[in-house]
Order: sequence, then C-alpha cells, then structure tokens
Amino acid sequence: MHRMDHLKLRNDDETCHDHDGLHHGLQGIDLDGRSRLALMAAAKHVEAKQPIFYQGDTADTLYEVLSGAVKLYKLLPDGRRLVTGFFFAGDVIGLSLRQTYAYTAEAITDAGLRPISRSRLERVMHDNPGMAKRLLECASDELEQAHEQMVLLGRKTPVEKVCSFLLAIARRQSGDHDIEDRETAGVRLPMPRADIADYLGLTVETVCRVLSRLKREGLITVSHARDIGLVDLDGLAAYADGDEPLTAAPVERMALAG
Amino acid sequence: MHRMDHLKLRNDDETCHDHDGLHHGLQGIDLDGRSRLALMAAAKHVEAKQPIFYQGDTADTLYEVLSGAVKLYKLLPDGRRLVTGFFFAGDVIGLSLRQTYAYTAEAITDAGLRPISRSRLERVMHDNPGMAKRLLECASDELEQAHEQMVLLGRKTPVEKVCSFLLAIARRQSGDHDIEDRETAGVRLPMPRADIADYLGLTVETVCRVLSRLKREGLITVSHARDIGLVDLDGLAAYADGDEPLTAAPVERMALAG
DNA sequence: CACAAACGTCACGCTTTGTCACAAAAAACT
DNA sequence: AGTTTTTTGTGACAAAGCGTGACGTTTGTG
Repeated sequence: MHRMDHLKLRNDDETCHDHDGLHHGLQGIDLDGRSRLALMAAAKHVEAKQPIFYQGDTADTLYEVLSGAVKLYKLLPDGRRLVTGFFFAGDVIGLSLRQTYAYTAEAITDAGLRPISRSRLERVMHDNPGMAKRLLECASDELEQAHEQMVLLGRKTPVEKVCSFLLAIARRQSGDHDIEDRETAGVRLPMPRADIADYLGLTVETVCRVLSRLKREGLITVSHARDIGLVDLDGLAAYADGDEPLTAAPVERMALAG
Repeated sequence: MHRMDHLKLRNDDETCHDHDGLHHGLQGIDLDGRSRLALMAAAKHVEAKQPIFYQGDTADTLYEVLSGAVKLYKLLPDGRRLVTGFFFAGDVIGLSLRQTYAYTAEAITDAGLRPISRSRLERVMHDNPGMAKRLLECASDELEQAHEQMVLLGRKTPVEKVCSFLLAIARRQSGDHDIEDRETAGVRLPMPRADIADYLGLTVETVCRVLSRLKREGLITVSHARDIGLVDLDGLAAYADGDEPLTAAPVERMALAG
C-alpha cells in the first residue's frame, strides 16, 4: 500500500510536517530515474517473529516496510528489554549512519520489506541534495518521536502511558487523519502485551490491569485482546496527558451520552 | 573551545563514530568560504537560567553552543517535566526541520551561542551535499542517544540511572577520551539536582539518596555537591548496566532464544 | 480432535520509590 | 555582615507498581 505522503513532501521547502504518529517514509522524493533505479531492490519477505537484523550487525542496509508490522528493541545484559518503536507500511527502519545497528529489528507479523543498500543510498545522496534532506527529515521526525517517548517513559503514569499508546496507534492506523471524526475508532494491535509493556516501560501485568480498568470505566472495549475499540476518545486523551483525576475519587466519568 | 571532532569527520565515508556521549557539533564540514560565511553570525550571550527559546516558538534558528551548559526540556500540562538533554560547547541544539521547537532550551550556566539561521542553512544544504549529510549524522547520533536514554528511562533502576549519568557526563567532559586512564576522574555538574532528576525520570530525593549511597559505598566522593569524584569507575560501570549485586542475589536469568 | 504451547488475566504480598516534612548548607541580595 | 531564597540532604510513611503463581483462553500442531 503506497502512502499519500508525497502530497505533503512535494512542497518540500518550508512547509508542513503535521505527523505526530509513528511513521516516516521515503516515498515522494524527486529522484531522476537513474537514482531511483539504483535504490530499488527485490522486496524481501520476513515471517512473523523472525529477526530482520540484530543489534551489533553491520548496518549496511535500510529497509522500507511495505506491509506488516515490525518492532525495534534494545536489550540489557541481564535480559531486560525496551522496545524503541513499532513500524508499519511506509516506515523506514535502520536509518542510521553508524557502522552497526544499535538495536534488533524483528517482524511482528509477516512483513514485506524493501532493502535499500546504504552505499547506494549514499551515492544517490551525493548527487541528489533532496534525498539527504528527506532523510534528515525522517531522522528529525523520529527524533521528535523519541523525545515524546522519553517524556512518556520518564514522567507518565501507567494509565497515561497506555492511553497515549492507544491513541498514537489509532492515529497511525487511521493514516494520521484526525481520529476525532468517527465516534468509535477501532484499533488493531499486532503485537503481544509483552511488546507493549516493553515499549511503555511497564510489566505485562500492569498493561493488562490498566486495560481492564479502562474497559471497566467504559473508555474502551476489548473484543479479541488485540482488537480494541476506543469508545471515549476525549476521555482517553484527557487521561493520556494527565488531566485526569487519576488517584483520587474513582471518577464518575459519565459517558452516558447515549 | 573548538573540538577535535573533525579529525573523525574528515574520513567521512565509512568510518568511526565512537562517541556515545552527549554531543554533536557542526565543525569540520568541508565548506567553501562562501557557504561558511553565509552561516556565520554574531555570537550571542545568555545568562544562567535564562531561556534561549520556548517550546512552541517558531524554529527558525539553530544554535551552536560555544561555551557553558544548556538544557532542553519538555513540560506536561500539569507541570511535570522531563529534561531531554544537556548540551555543552560544540553541541548543536534546535536541530529539527519542524516549524516549531518541541522543547524549551534554557541556559544552565552563562553560555555563549552562535545562532545559525535555518533558511540560510537550507540554502547551503542545497549547494553542499556534505552539509546535509553532516546534519543527518548529527541527527542520527542524537537519535541513538535518545534511544539509549529511552532504555535508561524505561528499564533501569535509580542506581543504574545515576551511575550511567555520571559516566556519560564524565565521558563527555573528558572530551570523549576513554576515561579509564586516570584513576579518579572528576566530574563537574553544572546543573542542579532537580535537573538531573528530571533527566533521569526520578525525584530529587531519590537522586540525593543514590548519590549518598554511592558515596557511602566508596564509589564516588562528593566535595561540593556539584563536584563529584569518580573513584571506582569499574564499579560504577558495573552498576550502570545492571551487573550489580543491587538488592539481592544476582538473578539467574535465562537468555532468550530466537 | 486433542494436546501442547503461547498468550492474557487476575489476586496477593511485598519491595521500592515517591510524598511529605524538615534541617542544613550554599548562594543571592541588601 | 545579615537576611532571604534556593539548593541539597535525610528520615518516616504509604501507596503504586512489581513479581509470583494460578488459571482461563487462544493458537498452533501432531
């Protein structure tokens, strides 16, 4: 599935970067045919739960995610793990000018990937100033996301973390449109609870507990554990940024609009 | 004080990026005189505790830190704060292609700054593929740092956090040499405990307690609260990554299999 | 179809860390 | 110098969130 980002990317110079979700993308760069050709490579298929590359591997290839879901994570010597991000169709992973990958990439679901040789990319970058700039934009976007995630990890409560996560995923899946439109947005979570926990700096149990609580309070519905309905978007958003009467009174949040 | 990074940066293509500290830098780019001139601007001076720019301001300028120390932070609506980074001489802040800054920048000590107009920078970038690439490297380095910090925030214990922090600062201040050389490295902390706490996702009290504990255990010495001697570097390093006999017996954790 | 292996959820005790309160020290100001 | 304000350090306490273990459910496999 191709994205419609090039609409934005075309008017390249000054304008618009209104994404705040979990994505990047290399589409839409003005490349002459030659350069474009130099980058193309046969798409690769990776099965669910299979690694794409390991932390420490020589970082000679970038991948554009064509389909499916991918996670990136780092490990501590004793096995503790932090998932640094989830990536979906249109995203680019492995974007780094380092010699080796600083994290492991693993397919969550079956995934299609387009490998992009880094040496070729650098060559293209040399001729094509737009390419370097586009990559800079990618990195810069990813950096901002990382900062946001740092706030989440360092300062948010479990409830806030989970709500932020749900909203971010929802935003990402609805193609970054405002999700306010529909009254109930549905979210598909391709990853297991453990990945979510390691992404949010929580334990699996805490994620479960919070999810249960949100369900109990009527903010979400959980049909199949990985299919979550976001019932009260405003409520979730309020929770997500801490406007919440979290600890105190068990909140008489009347969503009885219906 | 200029940095010696261009030594690395010269052999540009494939090699070495062995920094893992808290810095970036724009020095050492091969620019023709014209481009170089276009970027120069009068140095600006900011007093301690004064803001450089605010979250939300139009991001039309980057700053190279010439002297002093600067912190970047993000705020949550209710006042909780997370410091995303500390920056020193040679570092570049505000590197983002966004329209507005996503964080506030504030001088910790008196600081000298060289403003770099973003529009001019973009022009230079257009002519000069090396520049875009260098910026990409900066962003990419900062991104890796951010990921490392995410691990710290999400998965490390307070002791590990503080030790990691001390070592990172020490590394940064000794100009990224191996700090193993000297037997006792001294660290100057320009920032108050509150900033450290907000950088590590802790409370001030916890930072104090951990510092006291490290002192008690003989790993560090504390002369003037902001002057810390790192006595046992190996011990600190062991603590920093969790090889520590922290609470109880060192948990026998099964390694994960693919 | 049945079994096994993941995955998800829940309950309970307990450690850790934040909260609150206050003292000491350092820095800033007059 | 003296006073105020900020910063730093400690202790008591309670609660948030974690680890453990048990159990139900889904998925995969023979």
